[in-house]
Amino acid sequence: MTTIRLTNTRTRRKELFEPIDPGNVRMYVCGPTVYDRAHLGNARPVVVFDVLFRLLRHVYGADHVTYVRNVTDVDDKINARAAESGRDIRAITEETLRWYHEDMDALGALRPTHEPRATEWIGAMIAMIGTLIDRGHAYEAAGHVLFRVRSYRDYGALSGRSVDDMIAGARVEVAPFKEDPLDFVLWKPSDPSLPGWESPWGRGRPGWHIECSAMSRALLGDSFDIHGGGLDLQFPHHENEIAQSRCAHPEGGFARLWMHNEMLLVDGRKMSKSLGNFFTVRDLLDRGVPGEVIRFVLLSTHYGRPMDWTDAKAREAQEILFRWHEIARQAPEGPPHPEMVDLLADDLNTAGAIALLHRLAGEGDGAALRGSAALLGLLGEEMGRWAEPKADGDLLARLAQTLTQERVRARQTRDFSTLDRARQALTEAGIEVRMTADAVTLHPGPGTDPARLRELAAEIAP
RNA sequence: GGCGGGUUGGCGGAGAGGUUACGCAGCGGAUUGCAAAUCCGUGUAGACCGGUUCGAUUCCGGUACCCGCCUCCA
Repeated sequence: MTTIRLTNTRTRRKELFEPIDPGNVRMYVCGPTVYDRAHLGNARPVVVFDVLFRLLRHVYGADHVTYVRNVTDVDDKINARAAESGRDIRAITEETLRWYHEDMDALGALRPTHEPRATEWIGAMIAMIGTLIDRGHAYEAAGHVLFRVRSYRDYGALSGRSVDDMIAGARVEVAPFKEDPLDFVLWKPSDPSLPGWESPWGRGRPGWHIECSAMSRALLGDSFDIHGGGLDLQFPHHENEIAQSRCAHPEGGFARLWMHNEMLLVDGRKMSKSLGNFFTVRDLLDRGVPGEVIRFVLLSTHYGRPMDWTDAKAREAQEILFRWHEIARQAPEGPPHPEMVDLLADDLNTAGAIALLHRLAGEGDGAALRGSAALLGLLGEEMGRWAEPKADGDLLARLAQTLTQERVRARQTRDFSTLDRARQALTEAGIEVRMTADAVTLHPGPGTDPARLRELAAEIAP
């Protein structure tokens, strides 16, 4: 059995991964709030944890891994979007979730086992909030229910902060009804214009953090193996989840291993609308950057390091993938190379894994290349459609033959002008012209222009 | 202010206390009518200052600079 080692954010150490139940390895990853298109930063955890999902399935068996990723479809950003657009909330969340699926599918991410929507688990949240009140960890004030942070001794353990430190540097707006500035909302009242559910505390809606505690418990139990998300969620979101879950169900351990991916930068800076470097996954796809290329770039840096997106990286990735597809296409998919599994099992060393793919490609081992790349979600048939030759094979064969003959003639007459003109034109149409000792062969590149090629064929080899 | 992370060759980017990462680009060569492609060869890089060690880019401490979180955020 492969030994998997993963960095646990809580201990900041690489730890041996031992599932609670190898027959059902359980992972929870924080998913999207569905109010707008996913930006590139949203894509990083999706792709990173997709690789982990693939690895776990490979090691423990596809039927022995449960992956839950929530959909936050009740949130004040959504309400704001509805208010400003006049659209129905449900219409917004449905549409945004559909977009999310389209975009993440394009990146080759497998769908999680479960994608619970917050609005379908309000009952579980109300029940958990009730338990927290009963146990003295939460209180009702001014129509709100708040979590009493001071009641949980280990609050801050995940992110390495103490409650007193946080108070000292707190920039939180302190609502007058809070017992303590750090207390956070579990439930808040909704006026008639806002979505709301009946509860023991009146008509209202849940705070942001409680959904993850309630849904992870419902689908994975009081104790499960891995909880993941972006590093920015470490505090306060994950800290609050831990506090809620541990206090409501102290008999459980909640998540054993915490994993956080580092942030994504664009051209060395945080992606933001004001810097003008903000874009969505869909923007890139529409610009013609294949999803597979985006995925490759995201995996070329270890998940624990900041990842800088640049167009230069995308171009380089596209050329590499194109070459790999040429090799992989001619081979059946083999099993992954053992080193590939070991590399990923070592805290998801995706950069090292890509280096191995370079080696396999260099050796011309198409079967191992395909099988190994599959663990990274690369070189799949669907994913690689963009790299399929766009040129008509018969047409190319005819052109190649004509050029071969022309070359024989040119060598005799020492007049290469016709041949060179044809080569020039083909190169401009995105065809690579290779002249070996006795033949001319043509290889369509990623930028092949099929229409232009047909014109040239009519001219050169009618 | 509090907490955390980073600094590797022209660029990107890994692992490992002592032996080539790898990719891209560059350079030299083979090949070619010329190119392209391919093949071969080629780079002692590790912010700075100390310490531990026979030996550190790799461990420890400090300095500088950069970044993130602490507020919605993946």
